[in-house]
Amino acid sequence: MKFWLMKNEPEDYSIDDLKKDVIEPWDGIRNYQVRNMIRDDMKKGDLAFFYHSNCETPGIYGLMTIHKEAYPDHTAFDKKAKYYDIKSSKEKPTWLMVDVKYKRKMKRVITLTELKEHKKLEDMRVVQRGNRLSITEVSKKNWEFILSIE
DNA sequence: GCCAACGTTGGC
DNA sequence: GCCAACGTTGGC
Repeated sequence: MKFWLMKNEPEDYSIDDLKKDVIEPWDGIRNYQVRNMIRDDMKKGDLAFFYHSNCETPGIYGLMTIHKEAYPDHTAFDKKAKYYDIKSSKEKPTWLMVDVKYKRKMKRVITLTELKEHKKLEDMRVVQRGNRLSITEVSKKNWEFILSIE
């Protein structure tokens, strides 16, 4: 089983929205590295942190599970959608998404500032300079450490 | 295939 | 809102 950190802007979709919806397609991935990762490495039952980005307090807000493995992201076919991509077709979809399922909110928010303060977490992608991938893998060691300081 | 220009991400 | 870092595009 693998562990992940998945970023989203809370103004767009937050952990509270997921709590209400319970299961939600994680659409809008338009980066090849991330697509390959969800296609090849992400499995049903994997666990993920829900990370709020581009907001007042960036950090880890909740836990979720991967509920459905990668399948075509239909928002890429929709001309009116924000993430429409003319190069993606139903016959040969360029972009994929997974479904995530709400598990729980964190007992307290683990802020990016705090993640950066822990020497043990310096190999986490999300604390590294210039990291812009919206989904990154988290090692078991780091996953467990973060839950232990929650 | 190089690389400048441009677009996007996301912390601050 | 600024801007550094990175990805993508497209001319050559």
